[in-house]
Amino acid sequence: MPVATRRTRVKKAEPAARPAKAGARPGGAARISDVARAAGVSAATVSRVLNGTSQVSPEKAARVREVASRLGYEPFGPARALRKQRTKVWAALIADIENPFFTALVRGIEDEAVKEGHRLVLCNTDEDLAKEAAYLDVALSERMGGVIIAVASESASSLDALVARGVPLVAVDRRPSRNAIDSVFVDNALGAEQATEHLLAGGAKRVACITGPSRVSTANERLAGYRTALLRHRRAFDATLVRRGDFKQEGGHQAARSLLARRPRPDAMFVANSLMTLGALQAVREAGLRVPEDVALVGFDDAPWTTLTDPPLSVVAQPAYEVGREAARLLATGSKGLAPRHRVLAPELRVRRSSLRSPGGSA
Amino acid sequence: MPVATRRTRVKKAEPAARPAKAGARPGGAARISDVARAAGVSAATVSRVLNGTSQVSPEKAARVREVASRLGYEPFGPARALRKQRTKVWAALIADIENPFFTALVRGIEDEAVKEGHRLVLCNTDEDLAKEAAYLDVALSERMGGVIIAVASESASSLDALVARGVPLVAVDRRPSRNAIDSVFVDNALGAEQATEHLLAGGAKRVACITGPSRVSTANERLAGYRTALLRHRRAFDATLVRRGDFKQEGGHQAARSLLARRPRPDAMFVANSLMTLGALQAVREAGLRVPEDVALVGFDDAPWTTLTDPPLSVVAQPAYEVGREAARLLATGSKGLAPRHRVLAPELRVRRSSLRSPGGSA
DNA sequence: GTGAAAGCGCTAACAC
DNA sequence: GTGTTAGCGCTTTCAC
Repeated sequence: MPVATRRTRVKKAEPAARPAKAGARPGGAARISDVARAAGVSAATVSRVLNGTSQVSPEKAARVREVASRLGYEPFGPARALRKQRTKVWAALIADIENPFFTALVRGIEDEAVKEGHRLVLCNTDEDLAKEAAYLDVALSERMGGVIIAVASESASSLDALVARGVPLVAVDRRPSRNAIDSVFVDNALGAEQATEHLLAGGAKRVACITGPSRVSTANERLAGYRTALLRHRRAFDATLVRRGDFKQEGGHQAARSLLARRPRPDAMFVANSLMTLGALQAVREAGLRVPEDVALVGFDDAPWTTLTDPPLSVVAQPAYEVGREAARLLATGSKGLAPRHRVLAPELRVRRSSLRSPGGSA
Repeated sequence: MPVATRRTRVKKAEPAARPAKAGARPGGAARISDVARAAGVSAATVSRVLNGTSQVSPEKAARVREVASRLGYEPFGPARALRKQRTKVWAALIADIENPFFTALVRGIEDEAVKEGHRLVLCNTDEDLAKEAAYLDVALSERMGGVIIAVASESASSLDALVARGVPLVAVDRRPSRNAIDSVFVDNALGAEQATEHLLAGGAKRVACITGPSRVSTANERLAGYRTALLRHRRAFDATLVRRGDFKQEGGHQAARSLLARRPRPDAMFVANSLMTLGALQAVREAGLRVPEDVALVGFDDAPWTTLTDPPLSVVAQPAYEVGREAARLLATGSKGLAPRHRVLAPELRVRRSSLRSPGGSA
């Protein structure tokens, strides 16, 4: 059988794993060769018809299409990817799927991706470096068509592997240490500055700040914006008024509790993310204090519930959807060896009751 | 030279797309053959070492590992998938990534998936049949190792293709028409019944119901539970007290507005999902009415913000995380031709201020 | 315009 | 234990 008839190798010698007969195999999936046989053409022609790669006579094309749909033929992704060395699937690696900012961002990516004929899969890195690395591995080993990532840490160097392998890459929201890739950010320092300014202008004496982990650029930039505002108002920066949370509700809760135990108590808080703002609000309530009378509050990100809390929350709104859309556009157009492109979008302060101590504010 | 010399086909005749020389190629990705060559062994041995498929001598194994990591070798997913006809990646197709119920569910899946050594990618079907079909296509053509799905519609038959191709499949939250697959649901009718009961017991005369689209089983089951409770209290079912939203905030908002325009006005509402509850609360506020005094409210799903709204929301809490975890377990253990397994988890009514008209409630 | 054939990178069957 | 080899399903020269 194999190696039969001397000196010449036999090609399809007993296809072990398959019935060898035409048509439906156990798994049920039709191959391109099945379609070809049934349509009386070659596999190459089927491929050409289905991909529109080159001209095929109308009759054959029609026949191929008919047979393909009758057989329920689906091109087998891995085989195609093996051949082309690239998938049409994009991946978005985001830090926290429970954070409304990221879900809005994802929607922006997705809407644009679909337009471009790509499919988007999401990977939740959970603010965890190991998970992030694992998903980058997936993106790499699957040769994803493109990757959009909000890095879990500035120092993560695993991006280099993707860059080296030529996987198109766009950073969003958070600044990776390697700055040489396309990216879309929001002006975090500006947003934080506006929020803090607003609290100071409202008469707050001791504005506290709850920001995120120091490995995340947005956390640091928001803290920097807070400091800038203090500086402008000639207030000394006081480290005991600053806490770092984990960008999740419980982290905000603990940070706020700890701040409320400080004496003298802060009379205002700038909280650098929406989930933590929820936790902070909860802590203020539990302490038996009122917002904004005892503690004025400004959060970050305009989540769906910010107008419905008690009181409605003042926030720095980020254009999350637009960030995603813009990132997807960068990915779609590809930075063909050009200099990396950077986009910076502006945040917007939305004042609601949580920061208004008295009608008009007072010093 | 492989078997060359005429009458025989030449094997590696000028590898078109590659430098042909050893080592680093432009893309940078090392292949198994590169590792093999550099380690002075065969590709098969490298594969055996890296996959632990069979015994290899310690020295060679060590050398292979060393070389592999030095070359930054990453097995090429598509090639492996082509060979094995299956990926290690799981996919979760969920209806709405902005819905906290689904994000909690996803987290449950993920934690379990990671334990099993799988990676999870998310696909947001957005309650859209076409998107769902597209993602099922991806799952199919990529031969995902497993798929967990909350169907966008009961009638979607695209699942059959996956089943036919032997892609392991588990349905969560929503009942697909094909009932012959493993699944994990919550007892929606029970939850809705409890919620409605509670409102009736609190003295509500006209309990309205805002549920979801009729193509989604959970929407129908929650409506059924509402009816059951009415029946038990010998109240007539009144279709003018029922609205169908889209399971999103704006849908809830519109439905509630429409209900509040009805005369006599409903004095209580059961809202069948958390996002719509937010919208309903907003509508009541905008109408200048108070919750619970004018309109008592019970929602579905216990989102992070339910205790912080004004007033805090009574809800039917679903064990979302557990649903996900259980689904992942079913996927991991695989239903080897056995009868499909079904799990039903219990919801839990959590009473907060939004449904308490007076201390203790009154008829 | 069309088919034959080679080969993408990997693993498994087989020989030694 | 280890290498040789065939082939997964697809696309793409190449020759006609």
